[in-house]
Amino acid sequence: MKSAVAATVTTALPAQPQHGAARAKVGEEKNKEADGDDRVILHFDYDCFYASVIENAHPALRTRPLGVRQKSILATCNYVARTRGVRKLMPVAQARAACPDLVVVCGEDLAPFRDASRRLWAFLRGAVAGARTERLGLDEVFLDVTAAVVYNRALLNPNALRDSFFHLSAEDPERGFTFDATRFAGCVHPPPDGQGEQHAGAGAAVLDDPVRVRLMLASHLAGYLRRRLEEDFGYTSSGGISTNKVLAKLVGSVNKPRNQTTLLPVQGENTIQEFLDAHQIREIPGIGSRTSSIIADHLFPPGKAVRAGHQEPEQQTPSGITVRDVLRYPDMSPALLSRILDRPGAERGGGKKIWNLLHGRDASEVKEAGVAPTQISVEDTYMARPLNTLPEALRELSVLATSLVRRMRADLTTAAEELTDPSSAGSAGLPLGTQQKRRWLAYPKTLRLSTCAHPGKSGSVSSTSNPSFSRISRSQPLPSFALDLGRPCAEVAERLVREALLPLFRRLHVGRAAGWNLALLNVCVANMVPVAGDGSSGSGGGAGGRDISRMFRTQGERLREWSAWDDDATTTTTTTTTMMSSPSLSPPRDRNDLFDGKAEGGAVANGGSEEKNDVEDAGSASAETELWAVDDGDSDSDVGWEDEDGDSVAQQRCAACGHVVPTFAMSAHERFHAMGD
DNA sequence: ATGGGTCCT
DNA sequence: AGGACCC
Repeated sequence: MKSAVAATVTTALPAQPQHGAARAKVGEEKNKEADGDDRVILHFDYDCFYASVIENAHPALRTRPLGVRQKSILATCNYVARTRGVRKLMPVAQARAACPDLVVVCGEDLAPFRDASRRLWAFLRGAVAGARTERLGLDEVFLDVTAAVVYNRALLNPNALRDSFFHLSAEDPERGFTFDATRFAGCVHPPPDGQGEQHAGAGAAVLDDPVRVRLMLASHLAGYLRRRLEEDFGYTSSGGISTNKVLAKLVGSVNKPRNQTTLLPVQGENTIQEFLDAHQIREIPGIGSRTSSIIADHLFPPGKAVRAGHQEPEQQTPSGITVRDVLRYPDMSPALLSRILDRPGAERGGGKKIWNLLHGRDASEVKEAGVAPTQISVEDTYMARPLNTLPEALRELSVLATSLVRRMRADLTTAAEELTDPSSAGSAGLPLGTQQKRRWLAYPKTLRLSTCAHPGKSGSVSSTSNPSFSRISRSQPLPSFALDLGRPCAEVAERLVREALLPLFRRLHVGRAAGWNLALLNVCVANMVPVAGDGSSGSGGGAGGRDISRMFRTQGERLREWSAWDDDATTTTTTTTTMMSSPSLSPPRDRNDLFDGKAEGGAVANGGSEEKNDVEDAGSASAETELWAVDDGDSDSDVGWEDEDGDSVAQQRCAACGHVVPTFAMSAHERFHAMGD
């Protein structure tokens, strides 16, 4: 494998058909239901994330087949293992049979993964001014980079496209990267014809289509961010670039490990629908197993003849009907879908929502996540030996409660500031033994206990597609002592068990005193209330984004005057209108409030440091400084961890074990020592 | 399968 | 309190 990110093939922009400009006019009068190609959305999926976290902590494992185990299955495995026949979600025994020298690491403690995910997310949040960044699970992110892309489009110089500069910040013109605006970075879908390269004129022609230009810019931004994730943090990723979340995510899977794909509308053809048509409906994000099987059963009632057997002799997945199958069904419509899916408790606009998804329309916003999670839960399963007696249950509740209290302190508190005496010597020399003072960022109002009975035991029904047997839960207000930071976790946890979890447990299992056959316990805190604090870290959120979007606009107006790129523009000097006179350059309607909203609090322009929610992590500060640091090329030191490009990487020796570890991985490595390996 | 999360009813 | 969705 060559260096995929660095050497990612760039694709020449195909020549633009005549009607590009006309198409832009259509966008002008979009109503809310229209295509909605006025946003630019990136989706990144870190490649085999859990395995990458382990590899970064133990670089020697990079070249070995590695699997990450949770209970009896592999949650994931690295690509070395995949070439040896190991697959995700494979039982450990089967994986070892396929690959006898497989290295299996336990991944049941999610702390290292959560931590790595948060550091990558923090980087992405600070990397593009004005962007919103949403995490999906631990290993995926969406970014809405519309503001930055629109800004950069305005600055393109049509006479020097090959030497373009992408600005990541409007206020710091130095922050950014160079790129070749006559090409897309990475792959495009559909792949361009092998026809003439059209070097001359291709750049000029393409500028007529605002959607295409935005996607081209976004492809370079995505390539840059993925390169930073890889070079600075050690994580490769797959990227998708499109105009909404569902398309960005879907197209990101087209070129899977360590690459990216831009979904490119082709004038005069419905390539986006063709792209969707080939997918199984279950593969469309937002269409889950329940919805899929209801639709499948309705269109092709079980017991009838085999499903429409187009060209393929076999289905890729069992029960797989495609988007095309659904849309080609006689009289298919949003209303028909609504009827099919209508059942007690069904979502309100369900049919229309699915219809839109099947057409690649997705108006859902990229949500800027808050500083604090909205829920924290800890659970364990007891499939092999279900819980049946009170002492067993209490012991497990105690384990879970301890870990919950620890998680609450880790994720819901922040270092307390010394407001009274900033120049005090106390903060300078921290006594090593003492605990840092912390305060709550948000506190939960609700405590919930959930259980789930073992399915195999007492005659529970086992449907083939029963995804998870259902849980039952009870909740109550979280007792205030749970927020006492002055007591050890274990002590708080014990009291929580006695005074809250045990009563909840009794409420859950009222008839029986024992013999519940519990296969799962889950303890959860929810209903977080942000602590009204100083302005700098208000959990109300979003302040930074507003400020920065405003800066993009005003800076854009100023810089545009020097830009050779002036379109059909009538230059305006007012600061209250949108940035460009061209409709295609106007900010999307639903973002206008960002431009008009008043700035709040003491938001920091670079969006970075006030949001640190890492707890004891010295690594987050160092990660911050690493971001823009130049690699000093100190490569003559020993063994030499190298990335796959053969470039040397800054490294340190672990004080505990003597292992040489890349600098970016050191904090994760140390956490492994803390865990006791 | 796991050990998490989100939002909607 | 539970369901459906996501990883």
